[in-house]
Amino acid sequence: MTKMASLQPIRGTHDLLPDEMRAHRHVVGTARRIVELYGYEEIATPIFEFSQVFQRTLGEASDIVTKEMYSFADKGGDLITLRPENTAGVARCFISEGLAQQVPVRFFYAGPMFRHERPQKGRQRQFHQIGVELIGLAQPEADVEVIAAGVRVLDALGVLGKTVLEINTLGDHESRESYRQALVAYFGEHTAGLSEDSRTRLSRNPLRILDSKDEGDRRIVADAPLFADYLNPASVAFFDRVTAGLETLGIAFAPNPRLVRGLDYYSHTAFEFTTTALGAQGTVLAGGRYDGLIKMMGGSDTPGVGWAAGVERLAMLCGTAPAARRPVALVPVGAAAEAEAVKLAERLRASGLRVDLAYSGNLGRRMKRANRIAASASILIGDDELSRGAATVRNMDSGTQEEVALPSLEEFLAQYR
RNA sequence: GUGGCAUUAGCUCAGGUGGUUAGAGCACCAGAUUGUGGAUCUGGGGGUCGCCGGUUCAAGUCCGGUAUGCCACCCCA
Repeated sequence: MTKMASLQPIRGTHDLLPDEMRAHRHVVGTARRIVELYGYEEIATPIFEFSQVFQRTLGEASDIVTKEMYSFADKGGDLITLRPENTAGVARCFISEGLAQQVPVRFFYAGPMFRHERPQKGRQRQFHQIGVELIGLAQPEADVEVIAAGVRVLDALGVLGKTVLEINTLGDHESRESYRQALVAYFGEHTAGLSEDSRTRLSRNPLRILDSKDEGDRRIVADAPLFADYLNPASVAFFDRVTAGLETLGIAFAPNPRLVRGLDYYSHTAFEFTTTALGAQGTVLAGGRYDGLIKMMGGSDTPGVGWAAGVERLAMLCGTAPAARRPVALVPVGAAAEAEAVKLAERLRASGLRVDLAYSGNLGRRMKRANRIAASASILIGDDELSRGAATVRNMDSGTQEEVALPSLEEFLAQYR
């Protein structure tokens, strides 16, 4: 590897410098604060798991498993995968930690995910997600709660108005299987007219064909069997209760019969908050119900519902990051004052102030620095002030300044905290 | 993984048909202003023109490859 090549970040990864990091913290912190009101507790699961955790749960034929996983053998020969999403990890955690005793559990998480995809705006190989999982409730009210929490998070971030909530039902396992068979039969008779992509989908995930953008596919899809005709009464009743619950809460939604999910573990409710403001990567928060997942992984038969949201996408939608907290600048003049300033800086920090102390430069340079870092006030200490046991405090917005006795500095500076 | 477009200073970008020491704005540094920042003016530092190779007397400019970004597809947060 050449020196230059090694200095590039790995494709699809990004450094988060302070401005962007603050934007991320705003998104994550806002979500954490909101979902806590619903009783969600934050947890963290490892960013890698045995590959089986993802292979078995996401579906052997899913795109994530077939081409997007970062997998490797570790030194012990175990097959390891960097998590491409976190629901499987949380489900594994639920089983490993014996949490079936405590249902229902409400979890919130935030952290990096990894998918080996071709990068684009809003799509990176290492990206960050926040998400919630509500495990152990089979009632449709749980779906409504989870969606409502998503709405509140988007609203608190000021982006709800830029999104549309699309919702659909995938039915229970029985409904889904009979519909799947009907689709395979129908599309099987029209393979000649299907796009190459859709012919592949026919064996892997025929529901995907419904969502195809190919014009020829769309003509065939227009006459395809409707999912509504294959939903059993229980599935219909479940979905009705979800939509009724949303209406009760005044949550606007757009039914989208063609909304499907790429991951095998979903059933019943599927939903996505989409936006047209981010180009092709329009999904900012999405999720659904995954009643079969935990049993499939070897746990007890435990239902679950949740969502995940992309931190980068939400941050982009939010626009500018919140400003950093403004510091006060300590500006000593002369050796005696510099020595005093080091001690004073510690004192002021102990009182909760953010304090910047430059270690070199004359008064003019230090004032320029204070200005550059957007200090709210500068505290000037020279021989004059020192002899009087005081400091000159300059308000950097108004330019006014006054002398303050050193012992009462904390009290005076409280307005800048 | 497929196709298209891009890559020149820290950032945003100029650089007809190849032709002497590659430019601008912003940012940065210094001075005007040696106890007072922001504005203005003056000056300054900073570029292996993504990388490798080819064509040519001569390549930032043309060709090939490669890396990365962006756009679309695929799929998803």
